[in-house]
Amino acid sequence: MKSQRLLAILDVVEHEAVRSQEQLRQRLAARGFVVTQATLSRDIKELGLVKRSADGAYQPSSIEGTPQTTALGALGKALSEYLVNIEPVQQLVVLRTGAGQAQLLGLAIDRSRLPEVVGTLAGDDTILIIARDVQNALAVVKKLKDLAS
Amino acid sequence: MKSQRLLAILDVVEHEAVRSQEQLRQRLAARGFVVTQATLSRDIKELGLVKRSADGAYQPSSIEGTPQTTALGALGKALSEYLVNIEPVQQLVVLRTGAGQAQLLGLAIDRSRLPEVVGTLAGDDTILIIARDVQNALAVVKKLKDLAS
DNA sequence: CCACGCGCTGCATATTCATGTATATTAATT
DNA sequence: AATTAATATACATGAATATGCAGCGCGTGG
Repeated sequence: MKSQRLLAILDVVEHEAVRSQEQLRQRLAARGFVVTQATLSRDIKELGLVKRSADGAYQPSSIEGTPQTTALGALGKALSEYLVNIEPVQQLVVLRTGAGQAQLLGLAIDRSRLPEVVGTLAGDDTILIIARDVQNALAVVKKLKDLAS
Repeated sequence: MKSQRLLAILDVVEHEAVRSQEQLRQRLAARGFVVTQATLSRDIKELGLVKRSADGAYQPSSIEGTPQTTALGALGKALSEYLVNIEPVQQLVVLRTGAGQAQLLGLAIDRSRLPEVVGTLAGDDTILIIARDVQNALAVVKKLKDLAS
């Protein structure tokens, strides 16, 4: 299952320095995901991983400065693809996605660095956004709805 | 005939992991419903089944569908089996389970679609329920405690 | 009693999607 | 610059799923 593999890739990359797709392929194989380099190339593109300049290891692009516009574009795409429902609750925002997609959408939200957002938590099909206050929560809902369309 | 078949599909899907329409076709044939994949494609659309990303198996969409009573029954069972502790915090409710059981209980909670619940997030042994407000959070705690016993 | 409309279905085929293979392209190394 | 390593991509394949079309059975209004 592809989405599982994508999550595994994020997990691997987060926990150890992976410097080539071949290396990543081996790590994934150890976890039971057997695929070729070509597939990883596509996965990496889809996840938006980049090579850290310091040591050449892959990592999510949010950590280095990504141009805001790029991140927002990706967020819009992710939203229109995954978002099922969005609702503010006090200073929180609850988003629903299709099964197994919450992690990916959560990542896209993190990357876009919305100023109103303090942090996010993603489960399987639910994301919780913590905003600074009620006003900001409402603002986030509006902003995300706009981006989704 | 059709409605019988639809019910059979729900029953099959609920009791075993079905990962393709072909597989489903075989299960149904064993129960006396002989139809083609094309028909199942239409049935699945009508029932609103989706593929769970965890294992690629079909399941009723957690967002809608599934008879309330069934889901509530399953929830009661899951609660009595897994729930260790439950506590409201403002408009949130924090539940503790045994290790690795939070996902299962979280799923059961989602499926039962309690009106007070906006969403849930499950980790390994902790579930966070987001309610609409403090009152609702208290109501959820009471309801779940009742169901558990 | 009949012609018509409509829902349901199968058949055949189109579409979608993930992936591997082979190769082109780009980057690094010497 | 030449060589090699790393990555991206064109093309093809296979699996799963969706769908256009035609036939069938059934109920209804004529």
